[in-house]
Amino acid sequence: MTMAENGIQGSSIRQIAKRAGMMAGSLYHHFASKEAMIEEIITGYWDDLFEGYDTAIAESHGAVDAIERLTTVSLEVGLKHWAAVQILLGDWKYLSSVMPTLDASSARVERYWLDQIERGVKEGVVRPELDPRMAFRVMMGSITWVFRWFDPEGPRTIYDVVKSQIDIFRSGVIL
Amino acid sequence: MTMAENGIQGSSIRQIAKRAGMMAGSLYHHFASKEAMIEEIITGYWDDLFEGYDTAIAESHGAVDAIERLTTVSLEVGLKHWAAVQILLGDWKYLSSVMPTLDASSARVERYWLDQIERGVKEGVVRPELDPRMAFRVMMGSITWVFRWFDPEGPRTIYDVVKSQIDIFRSGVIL
DNA sequence: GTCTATATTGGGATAGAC
DNA sequence: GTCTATCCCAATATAGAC
Repeated sequence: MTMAENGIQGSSIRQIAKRAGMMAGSLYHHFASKEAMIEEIITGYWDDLFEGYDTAIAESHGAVDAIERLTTVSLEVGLKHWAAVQILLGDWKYLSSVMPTLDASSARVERYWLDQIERGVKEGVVRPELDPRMAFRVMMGSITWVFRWFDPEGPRTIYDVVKSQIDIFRSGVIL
Repeated sequence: MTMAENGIQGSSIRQIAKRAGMMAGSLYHHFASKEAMIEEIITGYWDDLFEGYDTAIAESHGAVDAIERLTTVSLEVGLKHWAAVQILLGDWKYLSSVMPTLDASSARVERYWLDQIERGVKEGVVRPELDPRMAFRVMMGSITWVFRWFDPEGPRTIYDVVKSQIDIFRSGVIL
């Protein structure tokens, strides 16, 4: 995907068509506009993510397990929809100006996480003195960051990454 | 800065000039090109950041204090160079294709952090079983993420944010 | 369903008057 | 040091042949 590598505004219809093995004009037989292409990519990602989150919560045993599963699903689905994530991270501001649904989607993500963090406080397995939103933001920040440094072709799998992250979320970095 | 809000490719010379209160042609009296404007913004940020990092390390008492200071400086300098950070986060891929120095700068950032993490292991204040790069990435991810959600006009200061983050880095989220 | 050709708009950048 | 005017090029999108 050239949009994942060069950004939305850095990818011309001609480039996109070339990658798809056709001329620019032909693309418009499949999509009404450049925006329509993006919308398909992005909504495919959200759909998979929320489905994965639902399953994660449903199958979880306790809040700690749920948080582990949310972490895993975030990375699994992000890996599967690599182009979507790259576009979302690079072009968030542009996208939110043309896709007003974006804010609702990110609020929905936050809701899943806050629910489990608060569940964890009730179960006595999450530190109750933490600001739940700050805890969410620290975890989500490090998850999102993965998509900047992780090499899908590299030797490490996302499950290695999940393991390290969860370990740090559990015990913190510093003694 | 329109480039901070709309991205580099989403900002035309005409828009930029309008914000600066002049016509497009006049901008070229001050800058040789659009790229030259960006370069000035970005290098100003790195210069301040590395100067802050040097002072942080020099004045630190122990590795934990050093890591706290690196966190603080990252947010302070990012707040001061808000536009630069927004551009770096949104247009990293584009920038690294036109500014080959970028990779060296981010490698240099990592070096500062790894040095303090390893120092912490030697001092017995950082968990020795952690992969230092993973620890760095978790912390850097959550720091970077701040620039996506933090509202500089809001009631919270970055020092509140630093406090929460350090607390989580110290003890982890989960009991 | 893909092509070529083209309409139209806006981009970065320059020249030269003031 | 800022303006207007303009060059040149690339962008999205459309029309119509095949």
